[in-house]
Amino acid sequence: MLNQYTQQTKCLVALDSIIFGFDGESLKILLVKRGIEPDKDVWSLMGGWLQANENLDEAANRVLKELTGLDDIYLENLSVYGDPKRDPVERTVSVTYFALINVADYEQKISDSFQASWFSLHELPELLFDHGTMISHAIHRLRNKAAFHPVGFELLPDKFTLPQLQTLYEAIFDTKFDKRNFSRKINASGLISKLDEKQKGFSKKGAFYYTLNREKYKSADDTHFYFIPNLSTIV
Amino acid sequence: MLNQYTQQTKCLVALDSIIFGFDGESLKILLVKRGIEPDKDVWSLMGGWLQANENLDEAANRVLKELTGLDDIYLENLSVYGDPKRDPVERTVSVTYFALINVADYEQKISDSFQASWFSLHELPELLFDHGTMISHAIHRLRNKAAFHPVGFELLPDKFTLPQLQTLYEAIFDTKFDKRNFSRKINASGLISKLDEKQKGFSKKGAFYYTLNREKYKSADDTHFYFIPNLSTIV
DNA sequence: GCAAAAGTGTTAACACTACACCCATGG
DNA sequence: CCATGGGTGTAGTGTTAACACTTTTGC
Repeated sequence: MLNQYTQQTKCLVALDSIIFGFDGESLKILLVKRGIEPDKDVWSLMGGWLQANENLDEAANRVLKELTGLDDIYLENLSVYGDPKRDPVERTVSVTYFALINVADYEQKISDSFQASWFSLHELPELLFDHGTMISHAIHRLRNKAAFHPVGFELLPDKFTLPQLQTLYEAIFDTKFDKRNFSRKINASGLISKLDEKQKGFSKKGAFYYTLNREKYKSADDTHFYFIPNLSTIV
Repeated sequence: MLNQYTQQTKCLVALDSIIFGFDGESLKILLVKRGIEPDKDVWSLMGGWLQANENLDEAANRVLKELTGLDDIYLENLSVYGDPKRDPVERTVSVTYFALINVADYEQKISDSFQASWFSLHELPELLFDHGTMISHAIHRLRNKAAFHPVGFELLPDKFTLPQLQTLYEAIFDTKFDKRNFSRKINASGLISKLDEKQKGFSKKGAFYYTLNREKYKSADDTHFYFIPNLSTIV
């Protein structure tokens, strides 16, 4: 009987994305000032509403495109939040996604068009609704993901140096690594190739650039690549 | 402006639980025959609708209680499915949970009251909507979870033998372990205590019963317990 | 020439794998 | 007494973690 359906309460469905970026030094999250009441001008995640004809992934991608101009980026379903009081206006179920981008590539685009700003993970402002919880979960998931899958490269430019890569992993896991062990491990994975070009202007000696082996990377989800700094930080 | 809210489409929100059980031999999933059209009598996950005053966890627990009589069991949010066509009657977003129970403890209750039945993972019937996909994801998640957290014990009775525990882990990961290595690893975790009582009636020699160290177990989420049979099966 | 960052090897501890025999008991 | 499943130890191998000095070059 269709009564089974029509008697039920319905909810709004929101998509909220936790957008991680790396600027070469620390890991950041992109937030926007909410444009509507209540809680206008409170910092919040990039979000929007699910529309009638789209699935969740499509909706998350569309919202991200609308709000940031970013397209074709790493976006992965994270979780769902459905406390009846989480949005005071009306019952809303929020589906979260996490996204990984390279800050440098997109900085202009974002700043020009929207009231958005990057926040270091250690200096987050007061956040809308349960967005703080969402971010905590996303950080946890990012660590978990980065420990087993080579997603870190999504956050870097096409050409990067080993010290940059190490700094990124140190930011993700909020720890320090031994550079000898780090480079040995990364090289052993076969995921990166050394170019014969050196980075200029940062250090005196200059670090060699590396680039990602795309083929190896594509299949890396199914191979044994893993990078576990310390299990206790991720499980 | 509240227009921002009221213009949006709303969805039904369903909860569907993938209930894993272990009968001492193999890993099973509890399914029910759908009671309403369309697709009446097709096997499906235990499911129900989100109600106005409850959050997702509460709803999942309530639905499980209503359909199986099971209470206070391991239940964890898994994922969310929102394809616009996934339910042909009306747009429904489904939030999935996975549950772990000991088959023996509850078998009677379930069979008596509901048209439910256990299916081995290798012999699943045709399933409603996208429930097959949900189950695949759940198996993956169970493996991932079991590799790092001692959740396996949720599936066993309070007293269990090492061979039972090993059989369970072999079922979860669909592989075989060396019993010497297995027992060494489990014992090293400090999670279980040997009783001086032996299992009767199954083997001639009889295997010692063990019991879970509850204190250690509670804190195990934050300690280094992990049990990785083979990374490729879980990542 | 010196300051600053890049790059590179070795060792010791630990963890994992593989492997085979004796034990206890019910029938 | 024998068949069945329960229980135990060791050696070899591979992986990880800890550790310090030399190289390059811009200033």
